[in-house]
Amino acid sequence: MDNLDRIKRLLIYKNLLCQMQNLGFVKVFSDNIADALDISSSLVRKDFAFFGIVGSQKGGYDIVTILGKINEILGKNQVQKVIVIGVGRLGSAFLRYGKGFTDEGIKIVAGFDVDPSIIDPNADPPVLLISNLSEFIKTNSIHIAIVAVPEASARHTIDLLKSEGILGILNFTSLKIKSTEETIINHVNIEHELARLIYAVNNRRQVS
Amino acid sequence: MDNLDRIKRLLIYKNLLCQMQNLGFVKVFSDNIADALDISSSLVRKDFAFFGIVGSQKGGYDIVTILGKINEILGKNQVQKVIVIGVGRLGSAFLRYGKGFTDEGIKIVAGFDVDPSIIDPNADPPVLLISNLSEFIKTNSIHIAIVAVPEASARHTIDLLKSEGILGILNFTSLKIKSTEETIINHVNIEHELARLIYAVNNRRQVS
DNA sequence: TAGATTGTTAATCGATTAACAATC
DNA sequence: TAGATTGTTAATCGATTAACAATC
Repeated sequence: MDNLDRIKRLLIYKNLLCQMQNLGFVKVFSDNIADALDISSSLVRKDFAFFGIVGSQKGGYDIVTILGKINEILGKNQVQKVIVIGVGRLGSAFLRYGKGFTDEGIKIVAGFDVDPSIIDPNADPPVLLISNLSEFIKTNSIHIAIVAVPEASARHTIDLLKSEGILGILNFTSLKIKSTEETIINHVNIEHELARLIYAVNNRRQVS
Repeated sequence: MDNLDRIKRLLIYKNLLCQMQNLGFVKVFSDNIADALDISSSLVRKDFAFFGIVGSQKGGYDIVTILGKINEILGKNQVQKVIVIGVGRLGSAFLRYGKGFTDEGIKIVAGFDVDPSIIDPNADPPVLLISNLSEFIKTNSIHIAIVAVPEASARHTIDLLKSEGILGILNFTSLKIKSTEETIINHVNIEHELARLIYAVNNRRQVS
């Protein structure tokens, strides 16, 4: 089940093809994509074949068709509702991102926090007390949550989300918890990303 | 040069070992780490060997020694200075993160923006006008930058950083630009991460 | 037809794991 | 010594690429 790499590329294909579409292109060859993305054309064709995207030996692939298929695969035909737990600096950044996400079929529908002073049920999206979480999840059929709480609350928050039946968590704390049968947990660790970058810079070999 | 995967794991080892240290542990076997991290003990030993971390057949590995070596490898013995370009919601979140980073040897030293109304040279870290970027980089020997500007300014910003001699960029915009000989560019795309998670949730096969 | 591109099979490459001799 | 763990070599596994027959 490791088509997760394929999904990663699918999103990159999508970005590229949208740009081509904006430039007025209609068709594309696997070779063009390969060049632009620094991978082999075999891989592009294999990815497409895997997801049931077919082309023709004459005109390559039709961009509109590919994009439609990709959206279908990503479940973009129905809006995906996402909640944010922890409305600190990072969390509120995600909340306001809203606009940028919607055209991707992702919608941030609410934020939750323990601090009553930042609660604002009339905001868009609303910021609610964590005590309302359970009811909100049930009423709105929420499956996906972003966790941006302080380190100390991370474990408790994730346990809570699991017990509420959340299926997917994007975790921005540095607490590393494994996915379970019921809940997929993906991690984004900005500190690690920075550390890797710094290492790469420091160890780049000198080229004349 | 694909020890970048190794670095990723090195950071994970570090987290784990710090926690063990807090619990009072002194030594650790490759097998323990393997269990906790769901990888093979061979890989742990290979990673350690690669970075020159040696153990003994009697007592396994000494935690303090490993942690010291890891910090040395990551260049944590000298503080790494990082600047943030774009002090919007996301950028300001990084700026204030400061505290959490420093104990990792990473320090956010300044933010830059085009909007004069948010400039605050007396803040900590200071928020400066982008026109001061060039001088600041030279004066403070900055090599690493985080880019959190709006989509539309992304290309211009990255070009600017390159021309100023920045060696490593952590890019949070969705603009995909390849690393060059001079500048390493890593990408973090939150939208892609969410889309992947949603796909994984939607396509998880049913287990009884 | 000749040329070019897809879809797919076989080959390669790299990363991870298994296995085991060396050794404490 | 017997038992257990490291360091390392050989085997496996999976992902990417090369190659090519089919076909438009």
